[in-house]
Amino acid sequence: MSDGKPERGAVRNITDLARLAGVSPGTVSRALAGKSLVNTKTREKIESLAREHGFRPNQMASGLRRQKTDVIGVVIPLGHDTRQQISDSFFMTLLGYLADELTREGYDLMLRRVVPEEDADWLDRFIRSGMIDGVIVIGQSDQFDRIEEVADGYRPLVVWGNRQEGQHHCVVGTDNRLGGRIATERLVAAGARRIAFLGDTGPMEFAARFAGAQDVAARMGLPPILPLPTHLSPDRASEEIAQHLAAHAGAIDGIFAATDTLASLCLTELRGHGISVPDEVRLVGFDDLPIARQTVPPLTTVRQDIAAGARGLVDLLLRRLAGETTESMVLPPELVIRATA
Amino acid sequence: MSDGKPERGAVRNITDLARLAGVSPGTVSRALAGKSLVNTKTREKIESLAREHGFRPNQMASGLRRQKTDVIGVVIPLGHDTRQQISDSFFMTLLGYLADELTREGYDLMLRRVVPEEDADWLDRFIRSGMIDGVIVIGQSDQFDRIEEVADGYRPLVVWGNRQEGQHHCVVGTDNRLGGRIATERLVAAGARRIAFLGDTGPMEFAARFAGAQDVAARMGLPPILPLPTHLSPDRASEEIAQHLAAHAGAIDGIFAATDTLASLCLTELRGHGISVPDEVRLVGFDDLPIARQTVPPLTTVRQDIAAGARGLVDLLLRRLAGETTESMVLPPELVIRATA
DNA sequence: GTGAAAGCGCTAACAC
DNA sequence: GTGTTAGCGCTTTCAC
Repeated sequence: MSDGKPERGAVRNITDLARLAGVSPGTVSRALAGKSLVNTKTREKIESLAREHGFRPNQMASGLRRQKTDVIGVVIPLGHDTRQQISDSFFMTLLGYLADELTREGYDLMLRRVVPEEDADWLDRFIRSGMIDGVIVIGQSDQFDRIEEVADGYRPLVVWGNRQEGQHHCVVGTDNRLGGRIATERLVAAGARRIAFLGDTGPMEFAARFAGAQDVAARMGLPPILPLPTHLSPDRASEEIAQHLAAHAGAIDGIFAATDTLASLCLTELRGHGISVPDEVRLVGFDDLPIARQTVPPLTTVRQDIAAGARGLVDLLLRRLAGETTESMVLPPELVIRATA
Repeated sequence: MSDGKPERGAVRNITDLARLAGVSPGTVSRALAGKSLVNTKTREKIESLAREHGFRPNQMASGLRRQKTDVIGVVIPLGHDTRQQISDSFFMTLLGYLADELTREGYDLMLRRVVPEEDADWLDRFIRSGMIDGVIVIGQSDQFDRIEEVADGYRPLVVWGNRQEGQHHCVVGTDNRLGGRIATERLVAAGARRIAFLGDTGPMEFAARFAGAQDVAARMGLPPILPLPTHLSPDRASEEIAQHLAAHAGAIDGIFAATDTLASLCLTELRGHGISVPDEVRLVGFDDLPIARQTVPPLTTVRQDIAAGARGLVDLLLRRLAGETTESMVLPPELVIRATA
């Protein structure tokens, strides 16, 4: 090391640095943490030494001592449709915004994807791992009850999903039932009367959208909404949509798709079957993902404000972390009229 | 606590549990870690006690002691197009697969999105945080040199990106230059001669795709490839594409788009300008994202095997973690012919 | 303003 | 097979 380059890596901990600076470990800790009183010259010396050696305090040790990790866990339960649901566009977009928001607030993000069927204890395990200060669950999937169980005993938990009457856990999400109504009203306004709901009605969010559609059908005296269940993975969904279309050709003149992804696939299949949109069949999606603008014709859909959702999740979580009790946050859906209905 | 429910949370650490079980902390540690010799009855007793109290060893403490966290850092540098590039479909899909692979191998995933312009020290800071055993960088962005600097001194680092002659860091990625050739050859085969490259040529991967296109143009004696730079965010890109189209209408008969996302936007704009695809202009994308099948007409593109990429990244990282020296991994691109060229 | 010392919760080497 | 003990690297009283 005679070339004058700093010998990086030689400083393994705060004690090494303290020795170099000729002070005690405690002082180094104080200086690097940026708080408490430390003599300006001492601080500068320690900081320059740290920079020179590329030293940074070990966050695990710090976390252990402070009982705070500055890491937030984000978990995606893969309940209904096990594989690769994590690549679902909506959740991934939400995740992107969450990463932005958490970073801004000085937190790191620990991502975990779990299959509840294989690991019943997924939430508790994560919470008690000692690695995270709080948890954000993306999507209730079919795990509503398990989340409820845990929520009473663990404060810093916020969930993206659907709000249920009287639930205990703090949730952020769109008013799915209202969204379902809005979508269906639009279909009716565009001339549809025999309306189908495309998608699995199992997950809470989807069930609520379906219920909203049923509300409108009942109120307007339309025939009951026809459920056309599908999986979420594009491959299987396309096939299932084709089958539904073959089975119900001519019997429906409006489709409310549970997501834009499904709506887009549906549009492709409709074209394949020579069914014109919106003349013969009207179509409304849900989410307003970027793809909704690019379908042919562009997709009429119900917009969820993902950025606002992410902000809400992080904001509520931080407040709960600070000891506040928080209400759930319900975001208003917004109809975006394009060309399919 | 008279109702017989286990008093959860009362057991805060391994010592508490040891007291309850009438053994020493060391034995509890051994029993819960599942290794070393522990009497079967003792082990069962400890395990049932742990279950009853919902106790789980603190991973931070364990990590500190073992000098191993079982967490892999995944970092997405946002270099070229700062905001929201994290929601780029390709990266997010890769991230999903990475989460799957890492989970399978027993690792947790710590996600960090960084803006190198704001934080020159992003990689070093992450590595030295003490929170992760290794790092996967998703996308070299414009940070090739910084990654190179760090790579020599830090083994467990693997990068998704483009391979350069003689580079030091271990990279997994598609042969982008070859992909560019394949795409361009297809355009030519479909009748194009005046070819444009749509997208920023700054990022390494894109530069290589562009270079591949230039290879073919040179070899075949075509006019030079016309670069049509864009941003990656859909809003700005659409606008820029429209401007390019207006400026070069009639002067180009083939477009190689840097990504499927850009190709899809381009298709929309082409339609808007009344330019027929593939008759007047041929179009080839890159990635083979799900959207490529759903454009109208369906997109001819160059497929990257994202799942294989994720597997490669994790595999190489684990081997480097085990002390092996590994070569980079170059994946073959594959032409997927649909209807735009 | 700084040093000394205790300890966060865990694991592993060493006894027995 | 189990107990004891010494830290992992850091923060934070409590002295001075």
